[in-house]
This record gives sequence, C-alpha cells and structure tokens, in this order.
Amino acid sequence: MARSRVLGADIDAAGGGSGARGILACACAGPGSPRASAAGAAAWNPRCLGLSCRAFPRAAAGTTNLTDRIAKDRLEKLEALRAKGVPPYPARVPSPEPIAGCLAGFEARIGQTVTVAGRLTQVRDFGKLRFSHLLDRSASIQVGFQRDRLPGFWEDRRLVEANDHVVVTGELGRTQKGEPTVWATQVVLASKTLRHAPEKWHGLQDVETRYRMRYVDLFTNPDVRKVFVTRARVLDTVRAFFNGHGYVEVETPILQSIFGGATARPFKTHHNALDMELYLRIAPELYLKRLLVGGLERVYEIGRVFRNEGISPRHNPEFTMLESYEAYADYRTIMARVEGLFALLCERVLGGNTVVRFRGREYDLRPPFRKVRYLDLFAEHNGGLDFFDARAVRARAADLGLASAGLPDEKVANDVFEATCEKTLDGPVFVHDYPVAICPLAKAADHDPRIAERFELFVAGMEVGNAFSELNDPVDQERRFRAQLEHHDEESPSELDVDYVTALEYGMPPAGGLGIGMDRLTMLLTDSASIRDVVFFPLLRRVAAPDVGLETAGDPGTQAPAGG
RNA sequence: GGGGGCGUAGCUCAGCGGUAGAGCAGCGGCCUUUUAAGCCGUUGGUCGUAGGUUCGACCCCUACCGCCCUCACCA
Repeated sequence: MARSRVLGADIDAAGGGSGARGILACACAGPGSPRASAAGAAAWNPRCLGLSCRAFPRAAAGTTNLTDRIAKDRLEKLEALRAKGVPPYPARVPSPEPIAGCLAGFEARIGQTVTVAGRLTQVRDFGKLRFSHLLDRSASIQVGFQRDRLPGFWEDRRLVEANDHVVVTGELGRTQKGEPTVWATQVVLASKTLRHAPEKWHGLQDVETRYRMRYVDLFTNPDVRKVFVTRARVLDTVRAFFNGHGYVEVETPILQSIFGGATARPFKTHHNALDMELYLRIAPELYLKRLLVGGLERVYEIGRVFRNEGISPRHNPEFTMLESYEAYADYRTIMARVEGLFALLCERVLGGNTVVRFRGREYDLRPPFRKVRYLDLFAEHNGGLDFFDARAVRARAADLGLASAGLPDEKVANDVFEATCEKTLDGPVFVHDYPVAICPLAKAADHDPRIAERFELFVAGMEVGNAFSELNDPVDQERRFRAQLEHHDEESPSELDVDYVTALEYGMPPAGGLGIGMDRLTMLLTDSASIRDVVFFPLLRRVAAPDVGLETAGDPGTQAPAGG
C-alpha cells in the first residue's frame, strides 16, 4: 500500500484518514515517483529565477510558458507542495456535501462532522487560528483552522491560500460571534490556484474583463451567478409550459443552405467534403413548420440563431430563440399561450411576484396584457395618419428625418411606426393586426387582406415576442417569396425556398406560431441592462494573444493532420 | 460606420508638464473566535500600443488597439 508523506506527519494515504490530521496526500505521484520524474526531467525554466519552479516539458529555453506569467509566490507554493508530496491537482478527493445542506437546520447539526468542498475566499489569520470562507455552488460557510487541532497542516498552512479549492472535514459549530463554522479536522487540497483572486470587496468590476474572463466574474460576483441560474430557470419554465400543453421539443438544422424565416443578414460558412456553401440559421421557422406538415402538430425549439448584424446592448450575433408552432390554433390562441407562459414565469421564476424592476422602472407581468392594434397606434402617434396613404407617410418620414428614398412604401411606413410608437410601448402590451406587407410569413385576416394576423409583445420598449397565424397557402407563399426576391438584398435569401413551398403543397394545418427571445426575456426577469449580462460569453473582438513561443497556429478550418 | 467616454500594480481606484500613489491581494512579524479582522514592516509598474510636441510626457497632440454608452440596422 502506498504511503505518502504528509505535511507534518506520515499517514496512510489510501486508508483515507479516519483520524488523520493535516493535509491528506493521495497515493499518486510524489516527487520520487516515475511520473513526477518524467515531468521533472524537463529543463529548468530560466525565467523562474531562483525558484524551485519545475518547468513544463513544453517550455524549452527561449520560450515562455503561460504559467510563467503569473505570480511567482504561487508557483513557489505549488513547488513546495510537490516537494512535500502533496499533489496540487489530485485525481480524486473525498466527496463533499453541499454547504447549503449544512446550513439548513444548522442548530440541530452542531457537533456533527461534515465534509464540504469549494473555493477558499478571504483568509483571515488570527494568531493560532485561521478563518476562511469556503464557497461552493450552493452557499458559503466559514471554516476555522486551529493550530492545536491541525498540527500537521498548521506548519504549511500558507501553502493553501485564498482562491484554492479544498475539501474540508470538520465539526459544525459556531464562533463567539455566532458565525456557523466548520472546525476543520482534515484539509485536502483539491486544486491549487495560480492566480490571485480579484479584490475581495469590490470584486471584478472591469466590464471587458468580466466578459472575457467570465469564469472569474462568476466565482467573484454572486449576483452574476444568480442571473445565470435564473436564466436556466427561465428556460426550464418555458419547457415545462410547452411540454404541459402537449408540445414536443425538437431540434432542426442550424446549418442551412437557404436561410429564411426572418429578415436578417446571415453568417456564411462552407462544408468541405460536400463543397457546399451554408448559412447559420437566422431562424428555425421554416423547418418547424415543415414538422407541422409532417403531423407533429405541436412543436417548439429553443435554440441558437445567428444574425450577422450590429451589436448593441440588446443584440448579440448569436442569441437564443424560442419558437413554437401549434396546429389548429391562430394568433389569438397564441396570445393566450403567451399570457399563460408569463403567469408561469411569475410563479416559478419570480416566486409568485408579478412586478419586475427593469432599467429603473417597474413592470407588472401579471396577465392579461394590454392589447392595441398596430394601425390605431400608428394613427395615434402620427396625427391620425393612415398607414396606407403612401404619399402622406413619406412626408411624415421626411419630417422625422428618416431616409425613405428607394425603400418600399410599407418599409417607410414601418420605419415611421418604429420611430414614433415603439418607445411608447412600456408594456407589457400586445401590438396586433399588422399590415400584411411587412409580414411575409403571416396569414392575412379573412375580413381584410391588408391586415396580417400578427402580434408582437413589447415590454420596456423592447420587442420580446412575435407571433402570427401562419401562412399555409402555398400559392400565396410562393408569390410572397418571389416578391422578396425582386428587391433582393443581403437580408433576403437569394433563391426561392422551393422545398418549403413544396411542403406547404403537401398541406400544413392552420397554425399559430410564436417566437420569443430568451435572452431578452431573461434580461427582463433579472433586471439586466445589457444582453451581454445574460449571455455567458458575449462576442467580443479578438485581442492579441501573448507570445507563447509556439509556431503560428494554423487556420482552425484547415488544421494540419493530427500526426503531422 | 457616426458621436461621446474610458484604458495607471493581480484587483478596486487616485494622480499630475518635473523621480509612479493608496487600499485590497501577496510576502515577513504579532495575536485562539475573526469575518472588508486589526497592528507593524515590505515586494510589486512597458501608466493600452506606436509616433510627435517639449529641456522634460502617465499628463498635451496624432494614429492605432480594446471596451462602454449612444445613433443607425435588427430581435
């Protein structure tokens, strides 16, 4: 049985440590083991002057190892740990229980021995005592290290420091001030950290660093973790809602040879083996409606879509969209669905609250929501102007300073709408019955061919949802596609989606469809001002990487074969 | 793409045409109930990058890089 040297005392490593004190060492590579020797055989890195810093095999003379750039005292500690036979990155450690579980019903558990694990924060030395907080996914608890209970650990306590991951076994108790505390009887280093933690009080504030190094942002700023947990809860609730109404969750192609289902510029890519141009989808819509033709009747997809357009606090080039389609329903059914969804979100995400704060204002998300017709809104904010009076609308656009030359009438009119109406839509409010000309995939109302059965949900002036009675007339659909092709631009497909029209020719049941931006919905429910605050890794410009002494990495799309 | 702002130690931030500063973190010392612990001492900088003006530039000017806000496009 392997025995490893432990800080201050020898213990039976594989035996796990009942009664063992100090840092537990696993029975894996110590400094004398073959594996450790292999690593140690590499050149000593000249940049670690004076340090007992074992260079990585890759770091030949003249090159800079990435880890050479970091605080030398941490590297010194790392090597000191190895020299003492304490693996800084052990393969396995004792299994912990969640800290939140220790804190629940704490009084009754005082005196019990628990094993908890996490990242050490805010180490406080106090003579022959040392306190720290231990943070795991569930909560944070104080750990007390006492010299007299941890003689082996105490001598080398400084080798384990703030930001390291540790597993602590100890007795639950309180301090004189009443703070719940694990009084450690055994400390196992789980993972040595080579970087300093950000400032303990202010955390990581620099916005750019927070986005680029979200991993630091997450363990440093509790509110950020909360936002992303809420985001997961939102997605979970959306799934629960649609599953509860008999919908089936599906996945459709992201790589599409013809893009459609929205008006947006796509990203282009290329498949090598097929030598085929492809687009990253701007919407899953046309594939989901093919599934209606296929008889699935109620489908939804929550997935990433990609739009090659500007970036703003409300726009990320990739974002997560919910789209749902329900056969034998129309946009009124879907309006009721949206209200039902928001009721469930209030219940499950907001814990029964219905009022959210967003950008300094409050919004009551309790359904039913206000409903207003597009054309009424248009007239109201433009002195009674008729949307379909092209000449008057163009004059109004000119008054507003909007460019209209060369644009179709309905586009100009919609620009006027957006300029004059959208900002007034505090909401939540459904705007419904849109001009059909700006809705190429929506069905016209039976009573008025100029009106599309469509609504959008606005909250805080932000478009959150979009729905309509789906166009299922193949002849009409082909005509509208052809009209799009006539004034073709980068936002429209350059060819007719023949297969989609064919699918409609096989018969799509009348259906109501819905799209909701999951990122914006999360923004609303977490009071996040920017979409970048609800996306883990928002797209940023690439910055020059530090010189790591390697040959130029090839184009990832045409990388060299693995063997060569 | 236009306009405005920002970039100084690992982190949070001061600074000023005349030798680069503080707090936290780190390192050394004291303290067995601290908790933004405290006290004493101390290490740490290509002031985003490159030019220019100047006797002298972190500071003034120009260009570039990156981020934020805003307008335009969009969800």
